[in-house]
Amino acid sequence: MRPAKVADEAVADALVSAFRRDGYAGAAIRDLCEATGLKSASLYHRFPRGKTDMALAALAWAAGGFGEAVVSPLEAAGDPASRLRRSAAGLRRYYAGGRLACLLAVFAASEAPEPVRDGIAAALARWRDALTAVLAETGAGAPGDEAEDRIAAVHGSLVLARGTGSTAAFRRAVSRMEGLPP
Amino acid sequence: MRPAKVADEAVADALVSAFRRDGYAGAAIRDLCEATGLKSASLYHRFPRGKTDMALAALAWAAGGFGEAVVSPLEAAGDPASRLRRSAAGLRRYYAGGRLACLLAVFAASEAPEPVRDGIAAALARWRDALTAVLAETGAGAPGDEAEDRIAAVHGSLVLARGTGSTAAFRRAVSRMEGLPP
DNA sequence: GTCTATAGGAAGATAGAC
DNA sequence: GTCTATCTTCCTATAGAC
Repeated sequence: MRPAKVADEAVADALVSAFRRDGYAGAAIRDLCEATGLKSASLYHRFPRGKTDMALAALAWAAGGFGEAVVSPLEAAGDPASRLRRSAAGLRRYYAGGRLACLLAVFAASEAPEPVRDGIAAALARWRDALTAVLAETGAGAPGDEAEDRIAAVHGSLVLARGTGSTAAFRRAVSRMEGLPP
Repeated sequence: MRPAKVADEAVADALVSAFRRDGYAGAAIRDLCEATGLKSASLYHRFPRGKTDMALAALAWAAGGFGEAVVSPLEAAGDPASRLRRSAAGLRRYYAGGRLACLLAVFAASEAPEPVRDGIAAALARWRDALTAVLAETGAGAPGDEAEDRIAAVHGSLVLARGTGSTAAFRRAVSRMEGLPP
């Protein structure tokens, strides 16, 4: 096998950046070529089913990084408070303090093909389930609802950040994310 | 002036639906023609600067409907509790109980041209300011933050609804929206 | 595995008749 | 104000050499 000019991880990173900035339909193959440093024929060699495959690869890579930064700390050993704290730190890091949009939300917002939409639901479910389990350990009532509400607060704050330019709401949402339920 | 085949309001409504479903880049002129019932030359007659103008018209129409349903009740006379209640009712109606995505969020998520993005910030600011004023009347501390957080909760719940298909989080976010601050 | 070159079609936008 | 017809550009995807 001939060595790849660009490592798979670097390609995936570049695809995530491009799709996050322009959306699925807004990102043209030409843009993905510029982002990855590969010509279109090379991209199609790696992703034979075309743009949908490129979006799926980006989604998988983004979900993997998110899982490592945010979900894994929730699933790790330790007391609930410190697991929430480590997960919140992962959130700040992953979204660069609110300056980065969520690829899931961008794809969910519109126009992504069916297989991509399926991946979104799975990634959200994994986060919600892990957070629900931690909140249940704290003895919170309706931990599933509380988990969904905290996740919604984070996503909503990212919408505001993109709409208004201010990341203050994101910082508050993450702070609330690491607190124990009342 | 020759009578229009399709009323301006009907055209605006159709544009909102199409853009909300497919996003800015995902909605082709062809799709907008099917949605409005007009041929492309007729659309360009009404919107001489092309697709960007069509998106701006959709945004203005959506913001107008949102202002009437959600923001005006906040700015009306009456005690804070009933203004919040009427605004929350407008939210449920406007987003069809969480089943409809927010055009602002769809455009904000990605790929909308600069003039459209400016309109988004203005619409969000109007909502936030009106909500802040009502919350300040209730004597809440940091009413501006509280307003932003409530708005973020609604938008986040709409992201979840689109990603997971469940509108439960939206219903909770709106219920919290109409409550007085603690 | 990556490239140049290009097919084939859909995209945004316009001309000019009615 | 709306239409048919069309222009040009851009897009996704592929063929085939290296």
